[in-house]
Amino acid sequence: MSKQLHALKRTAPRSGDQYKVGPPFEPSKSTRPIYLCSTNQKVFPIIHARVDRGYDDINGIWIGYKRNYFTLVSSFQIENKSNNIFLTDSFNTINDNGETIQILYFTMKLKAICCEDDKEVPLVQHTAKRDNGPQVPPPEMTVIPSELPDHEIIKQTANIRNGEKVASYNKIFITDIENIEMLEPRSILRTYPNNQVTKVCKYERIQFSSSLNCKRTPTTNKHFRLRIELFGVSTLEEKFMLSYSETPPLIIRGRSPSNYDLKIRAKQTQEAKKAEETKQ
DNA sequence: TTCGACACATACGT
DNA sequence: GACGTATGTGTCGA
Repeated sequence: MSKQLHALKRTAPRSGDQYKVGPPFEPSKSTRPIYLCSTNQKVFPIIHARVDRGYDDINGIWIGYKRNYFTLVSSFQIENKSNNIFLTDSFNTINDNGETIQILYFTMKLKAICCEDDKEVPLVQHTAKRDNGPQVPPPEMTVIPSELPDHEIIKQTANIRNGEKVASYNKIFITDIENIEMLEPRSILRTYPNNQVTKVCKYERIQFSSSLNCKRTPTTNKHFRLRIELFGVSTLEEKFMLSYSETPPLIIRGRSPSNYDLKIRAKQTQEAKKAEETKQ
């Protein structure tokens, strides 16, 4: 097959090539201080996050398709601390009145923000059944610290059904807090709301809402950022955003047939190659 | 033009 | 290697 024809071939829906690392998340930014309860030492949460499916870098611009799924993973750790610190210590933050607030547990949430007006836009999550299953907003998850698994792991863990495989891979993403009574008195895990907690948030089959308007004007695009937020929960009614990490601005292509023209896509790929060659 | 619904195609996991 | 799934995208019609 000639190169020309190859460039004009779509990637099949179930091809492993649909998995590729997307726009890199910027370093996490703290929005509220966190202190160790034992020593009052100020500590810094580091959010790890990566897009694993659904975005292409075309001429230096990150592009996704409104009709297509994307996949994203996130986790966090405390800078310069072992994850085991959760077994022995807990954390405080400060509310708007300057009062010390105990953090009972941490949660993470995925959001999308429109850059033009700084407003949140809705995301939806499907099941593998797509149209035949429920459609919900991506859930906020209760989390403990963990490293982020590699891109290849995310690719390998998609759509597995074999029970043994599922169980072994599950250990990467969730864990059970066992023997709460055996934990040190100060362990934050004692105040977690459930025994089952998330180590790595895996957001699969995420899409922008079908009602999203991707266009700023008929000829210009809106821009969006994907954002992971880390919260400290103090009571059922009160939680505090502690840190967030977000992608650079992205463009979402809508359902217009022009967005599906292979010749246009090939041309863009050629231009991207040229731009790269010029750089070197 | 846009969106919900349904249809088709095709690589993947078992 | 056959069979059932999952998912990009083509299409119809309101």
